[in-house]
Amino acid sequence: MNLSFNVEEFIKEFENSCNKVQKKAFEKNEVITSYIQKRNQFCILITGNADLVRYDLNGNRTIIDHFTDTDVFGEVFYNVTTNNELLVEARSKCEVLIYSYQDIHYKCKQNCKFHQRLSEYLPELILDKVTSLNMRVELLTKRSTRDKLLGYFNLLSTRNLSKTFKLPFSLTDLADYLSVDRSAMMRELKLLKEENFIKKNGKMITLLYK
Amino acid sequence: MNLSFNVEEFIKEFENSCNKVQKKAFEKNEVITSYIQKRNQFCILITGNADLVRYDLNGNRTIIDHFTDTDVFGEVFYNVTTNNELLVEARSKCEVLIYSYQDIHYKCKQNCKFHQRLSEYLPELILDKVTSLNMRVELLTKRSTRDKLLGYFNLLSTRNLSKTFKLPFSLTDLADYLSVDRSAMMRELKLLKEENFIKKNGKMITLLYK
DNA sequence: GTTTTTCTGTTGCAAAAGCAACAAAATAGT
DNA sequence: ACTATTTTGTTGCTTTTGCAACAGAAAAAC
Repeated sequence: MNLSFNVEEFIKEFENSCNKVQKKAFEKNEVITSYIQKRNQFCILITGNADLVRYDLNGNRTIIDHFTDTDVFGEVFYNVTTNNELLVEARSKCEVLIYSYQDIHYKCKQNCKFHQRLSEYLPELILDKVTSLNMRVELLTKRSTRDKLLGYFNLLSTRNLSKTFKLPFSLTDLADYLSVDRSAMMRELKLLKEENFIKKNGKMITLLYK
Repeated sequence: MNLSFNVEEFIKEFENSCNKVQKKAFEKNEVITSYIQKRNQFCILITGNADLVRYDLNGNRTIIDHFTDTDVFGEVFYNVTTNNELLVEARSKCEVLIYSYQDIHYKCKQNCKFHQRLSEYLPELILDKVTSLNMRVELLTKRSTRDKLLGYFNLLSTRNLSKTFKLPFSLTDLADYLSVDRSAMMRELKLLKEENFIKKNGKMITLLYK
């Protein structure tokens, strides 16, 4: 995340906002929202982390997207043409701001500051989403499991400004995120270690090349 | 595309706009822009179609994104962390509006209508992009070539409101877009025909199920 | 209208990825 | 502290995908 405004300040202003905006808390593993019933909902994750997951008919789970602080999500971003369930599931305790997308455009009667800021910052929040989606597509279009792994590791390394970094989710989830079979991914990780591309200790990874 | 405003009208207004905005024409196969040198460029495709392509070190080409009328693109949407070349290539003759992303936010001195409209419509244009990117991720996360093909066909079928539709690009390009090997894709298409999932005549496809 | 280039369709073979199953380790729950 | 559950690490086997190569069809260039 690389935003021009102070997100904490922005979210604090919610406290004095109009009633169009709702703040809800979710426990780990609770479903925050479903994308099947289109309700034009627009959400900002304040704390915690959550995944957008799809379960297909074969029981495969795919992590379509992974959300952390200040990420935006909701059906507005999604023209659901799939028959599969699309759920946003809390990975940890979460706090979420929820409103209807239409409400953002019209000035609320109270003319609250939060609402005002929201429409001001919205383009940037969405643009940030586009950037992360583009990176996701970059990763997913890599042809092999190895390239996906290395691509993802590079990303984390760049983000952390370090050759050593911690995976933000479990290896099981990582496989779902990269959309590959877990055991095949584990095999590839082993090879990467053996061929001295990486060093791995639990979720800590160190890149050994370049 | 499903926008609330008239795009043709919007683009026409460009004619009287300030000099911050440039209109450029490109021939087929010309490079419209490269994402390696970050110039904070923001573009709208007026006519023609173009692809965002990546060439990796093994010579594989991947169509990261496919643009048609009124699509927006540019480095603003892309935090380039990759070492591979990312190019936008014209598939046909193209006309493109180009400007710097910063310039959008500040009102121009002439206070031209085009500029005004642009900042008004920008969130919607970007939101539209998010939707299409999300669909792309949906497709790419499908586990098999078969599922990717059927997923893509469903999308086209839904868009055309018909079980019969024409593929918007060549089979070679389709393989690059779905990020699979062309011959493997052809094999899968043959199987889908043999198993009566689809009927295929050149680029015309008919879905035979459900 | 002929030539050149690109695209389609196909195949045998090699390589990679998926599946299933299990034990050991780690984590969470009580 | 003990138990239950989830995650990790591994492997043999099967299936899918990718690669290479080629011929015919279609499209583009001249």
